[in-house]
Amino acid sequence: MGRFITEWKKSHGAGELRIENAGQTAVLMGWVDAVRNHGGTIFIDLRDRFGVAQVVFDGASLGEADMEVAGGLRQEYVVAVRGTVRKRAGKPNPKLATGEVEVVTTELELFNKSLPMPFQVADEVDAREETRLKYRFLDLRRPPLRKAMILRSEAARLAREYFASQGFVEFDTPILTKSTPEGARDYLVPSRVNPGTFFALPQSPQLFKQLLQVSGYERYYQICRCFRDEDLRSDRQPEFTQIDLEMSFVDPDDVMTVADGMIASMFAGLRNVEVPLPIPRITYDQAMARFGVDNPDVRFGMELIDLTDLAKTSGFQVFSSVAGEGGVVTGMVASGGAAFSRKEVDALTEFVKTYGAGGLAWTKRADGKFTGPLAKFVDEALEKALLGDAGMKDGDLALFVADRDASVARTAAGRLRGHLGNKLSLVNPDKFGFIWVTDFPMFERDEETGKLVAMHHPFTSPNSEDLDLLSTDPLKVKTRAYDIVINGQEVGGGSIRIHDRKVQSLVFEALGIGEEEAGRKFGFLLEALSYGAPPHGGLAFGFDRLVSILVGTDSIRDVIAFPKTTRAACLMTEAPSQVDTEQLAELGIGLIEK
RNA sequence: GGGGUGGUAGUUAAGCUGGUUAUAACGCCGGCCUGUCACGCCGGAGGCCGCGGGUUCGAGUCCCGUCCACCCCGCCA
Repeated sequence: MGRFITEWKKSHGAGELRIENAGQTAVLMGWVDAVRNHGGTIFIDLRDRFGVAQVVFDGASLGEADMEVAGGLRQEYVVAVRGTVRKRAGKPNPKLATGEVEVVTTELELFNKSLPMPFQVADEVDAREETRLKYRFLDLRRPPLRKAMILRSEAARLAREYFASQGFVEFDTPILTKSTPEGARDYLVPSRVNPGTFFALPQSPQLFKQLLQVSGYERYYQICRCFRDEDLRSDRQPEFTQIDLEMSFVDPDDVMTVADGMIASMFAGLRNVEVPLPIPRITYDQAMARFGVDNPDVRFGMELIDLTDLAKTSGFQVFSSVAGEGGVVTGMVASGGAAFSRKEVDALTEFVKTYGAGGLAWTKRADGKFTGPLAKFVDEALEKALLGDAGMKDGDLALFVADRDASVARTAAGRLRGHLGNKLSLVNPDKFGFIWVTDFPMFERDEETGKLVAMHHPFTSPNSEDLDLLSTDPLKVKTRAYDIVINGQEVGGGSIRIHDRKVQSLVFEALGIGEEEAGRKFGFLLEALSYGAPPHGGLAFGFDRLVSILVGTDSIRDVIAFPKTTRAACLMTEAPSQVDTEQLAELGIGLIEK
């Protein structure tokens, strides 16, 4: 006993044994995946990182004492076995990659026992996510998570190889940095040495990567952690990983081309999918008109139909009033949607209402006739639009949203399009839809304050032909910004930055940020721009989202080893937690009751 | 901040309109079994029905509050 590890090293991955290994002596180490005890003969499935293999214990090969130990094995005990690989004495198991062979044991060691498991280590989860997160270290034993983690590691490796091949320099930028009140809420870290002051964890290395361009490195990249203290979703974590890059002397096409190459390398290497390059590009305005959203799922059609002009003369009051007041009427023809029950259509109405739409106007086409609430308002022009341009046929359903606020109408219709794409199974799950969305507006109006705010960030370069609009009609200003969208998910975004101190001042002016305030918040960047800043721009990929698309899962929690809940807590470590009053006192921090 | 869904043995679920002792499967414990592979068979243990109030003769079930998880809106430059 005790010769395992010191003398007999692990010789094979359990999941890697094949018929070619028959006759070899093997030392396997791993976890007991299943026990099948037949009294005289005991089988276990031994699992390690590579998969499972059947191990046999019987009195003919194994001593009496070891047989006793074998009989006591339970799920998730950690064992080492030494024995001979052989063609199975019984029937092969076609369900297993190792199904033709088994290991007949001559030595056995029990390294460790396990308490009964909170849930089974199996492909299919039947445990609630709450339980899985509490025992994340056990959940990570499950093959789907193991595969996701290994794929994630491979994706990072491919990214590093790609950027190295393109002449990029990898940097580490600070985790303890300066709070920037623009944008998302910061996670704050108190400074003990400087009482009353705080670091912030970075929302992104944005300013640092721009400074590295001023420093002359020309091509920077980093795979880095970013932090945002905002409310969470299935595709948002308080800390997340970004593939961040920045380049000098480039225009948008240069950055998108480099990004295209990285995406192509990952999809080829990890999914064996050839991405046709270049990835198509559409402008923000086109995306909003055709899809209603700036992150369109281009795996299916069903593009939006704008009825605003027709609606002006419509007998339908809602349409004509909205169209007359500068609003938008838009919608789509859902092929086969006439089969929806009244209840289903009502649910669609509720769906668009969550996006602020007042309701849903709809009509079905059956037996050459229109039915439904909108039917009696289908005049000649609308009929032509539906049957002609939109190609509506018997069995189809046309749905429209009208709103005085164009973005509400478009967003509601766009989200409905995505919802119906899934409901009507228009999306082939094995297909990927790649698209760039470019020329985003520089500003949008904040609903609450009525002030202009930067849509991307205030360092985004306006299109050169729009510079004059900065002072005259800022909402019309478009930027040299671009987002990459895969399967309707924004997986990356970036822009060419402002490298001209004067242009930067114009932007701050439009945002209502005075020189004094700008200096206080971004002084070091503005100063840097004054010392020979090259034209530059870059991009950041949401690495977790990208990996979740490559893995084929809906939740980024499935590709993060130790994720947090939607209340930004870790159920395993029970972070965040209270701290001692001494610790707070040392930092000069007192708590107030809320 | 707002809306929705869920929380019942270790785990996943069932428990209809309130009514005897709260079911089942897997897991766990004991026994049998030399070819199974989610082994099988026999027997057994295991429950503050998330938590706190209320209504009622009686609450897992109805009402109010609260906590936790998930999904969505707002938010996330």
